[in-house]
Amino acid sequence: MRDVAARAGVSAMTVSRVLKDERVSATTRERVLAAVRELGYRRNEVARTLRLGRPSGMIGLVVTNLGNPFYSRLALGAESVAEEYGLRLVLGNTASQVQRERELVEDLISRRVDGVIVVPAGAAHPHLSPATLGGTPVVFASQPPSEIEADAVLVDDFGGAREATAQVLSEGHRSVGFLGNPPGLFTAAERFRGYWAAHEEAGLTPHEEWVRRGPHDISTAEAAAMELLDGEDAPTALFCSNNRITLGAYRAVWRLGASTALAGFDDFEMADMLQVPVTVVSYDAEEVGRRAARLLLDRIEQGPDASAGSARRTVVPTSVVRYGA
Amino acid sequence: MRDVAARAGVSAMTVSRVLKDERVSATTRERVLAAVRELGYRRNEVARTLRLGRPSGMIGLVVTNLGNPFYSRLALGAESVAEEYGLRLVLGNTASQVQRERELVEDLISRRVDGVIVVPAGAAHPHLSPATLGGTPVVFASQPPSEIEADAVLVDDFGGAREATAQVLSEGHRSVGFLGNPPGLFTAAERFRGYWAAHEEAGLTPHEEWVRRGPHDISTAEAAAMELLDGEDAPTALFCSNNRITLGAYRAVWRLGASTALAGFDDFEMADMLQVPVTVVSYDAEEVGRRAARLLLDRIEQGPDASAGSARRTVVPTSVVRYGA
DNA sequence: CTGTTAGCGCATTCAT
DNA sequence: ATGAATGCGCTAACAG
Repeated sequence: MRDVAARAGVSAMTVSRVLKDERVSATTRERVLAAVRELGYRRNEVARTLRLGRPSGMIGLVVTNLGNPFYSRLALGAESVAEEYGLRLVLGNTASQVQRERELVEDLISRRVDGVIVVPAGAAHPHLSPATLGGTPVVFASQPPSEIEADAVLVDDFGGAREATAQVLSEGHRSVGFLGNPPGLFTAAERFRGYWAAHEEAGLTPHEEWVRRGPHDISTAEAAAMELLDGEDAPTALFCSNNRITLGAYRAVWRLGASTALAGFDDFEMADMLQVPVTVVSYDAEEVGRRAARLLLDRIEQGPDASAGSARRTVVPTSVVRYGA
Repeated sequence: MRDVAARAGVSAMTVSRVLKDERVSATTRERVLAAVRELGYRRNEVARTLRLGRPSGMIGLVVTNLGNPFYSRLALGAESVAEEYGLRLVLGNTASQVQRERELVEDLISRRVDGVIVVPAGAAHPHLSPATLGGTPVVFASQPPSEIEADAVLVDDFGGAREATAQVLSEGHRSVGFLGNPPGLFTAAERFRGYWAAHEEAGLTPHEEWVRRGPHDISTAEAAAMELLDGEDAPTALFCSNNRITLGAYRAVWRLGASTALAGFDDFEMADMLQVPVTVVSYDAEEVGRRAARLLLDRIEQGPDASAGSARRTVVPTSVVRYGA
């Protein structure tokens, strides 16, 4: 900036003013801008941030697995909102390791991000308490905060699972199995609860032997489905707790040439072109990101007295789509 | 830091040293760390960056569409390498708008990122020339730089397309259509070139009427495929320039109940469970991100005299996989 | 081993 | 309308 000032024959202060669009005489402004151009000068945002004592104009996004389309769409949604406000997104991938999450958040705070959106990796997150964060607002996405007060954007896991299961039951199926993640995760537990509730509402009780709560990816789901569908007393339909599981289940159905109906959380491409009827719980992953970003921006604008309104929670709706014969 | 120093009864300098793990007497260190803990103090990385005169320890990643799994995987790969080096990733989505790309890069430079990885949105990018970037290294991913010298990580678009097409031809198909993006993009042009080369090497020439270079998403590809496959003289196979196109083509095949063989760039889930033989060009999108990050880190470590070695270019290999009957 | 001085690049405040 | 002094939080360089 000194160089620019020297070249334009003014003080650094004037350059600063020009760059901030403050009142400066037209001729001076021209000279300064010319010097800026000639020198290829760009204001140092780091110094500016320090001087202004403001946060850095970046928001942190910490997810468990960017490779999962759900989270990359969430990121896209958050980015689009951040972009509207001229904020940059700093990305962190935890690979579901709480330790990584702790370090990442720590680092983001040190970098003075304006706020953080987190898809928590574990059930406990003392490192995300307002105290530890020292005033930096945080919004939870997908999984709710436990033991601490913070805003959150969730998906209607329970309602979606219940509705999809009810749909399958309404088509006459009386033996609907469950394939899904271990219940440690909030979403997994909620989806199982929805599956169960739909049964209860229909006056039924799922058979425990049709429930598999171990699978967590395509291949383990496929194996579990093979086991479930191979026996004598196989269920005629399966509810799957997410799209990885549904895909695994379909692999088994396909290999066995079975006609098992499938229902599952998360929509996926080609769901309408399979050999068996498929019912999916669809929702807008980008919307989760957008809402999280909006909640966060709202807190940011409230300023340091952010604890003003107590924790808000919003639930992104789901819709059930029935594909196939 | 002053507060911590006061509380520990030392100078700020000593606190700084403790936090940097420099030689400090054990007892003093303990007192300082205690004060840090009690006050919940965290070093201000913004001030630190400014003082050290170093870049910010962040690398920028600018992509055209984060919603596309290819780019989110690329991001994941880049993040994993950055993470090893303790660098953060700042994300920008251009939605393929050159204007956005320009602004984003500008902003990232102002924030003093260590370097930038860009998937360019357009054919021209004067805003990415070393001059404009003022010493910040840049690496191109997916599309090569035009008119400027810079490192790049590409995919073997030509080779993959040629090999997949050759595979289809070797199975006896003599009328292989082409469905794909407009040739404005480097990748699209290269893939078409591969399709063409495979024909030439087999002593054949593709019929122009079987070539559709307009489609750019699933539905336009589906429409084009419907048109192509509906006529009398329909091709018996189609080469599709990416997975969106392949999916659209399969939709048409499925609706028509046709038995057209498909080949396409990009692997996709369920490709092995379709009703027609499918040949895909598979490659590791994460690897593109990893290599881009490594090239970038290499330049960063070289320091300001980064123009030392001239532009390097690396090509991620592809492999052809044949699914189905 | 620890403290003092000075300055990274910028903008607020007060002068002119 | 412009400039000079001052300090944001931190650390290199130099004392002691």
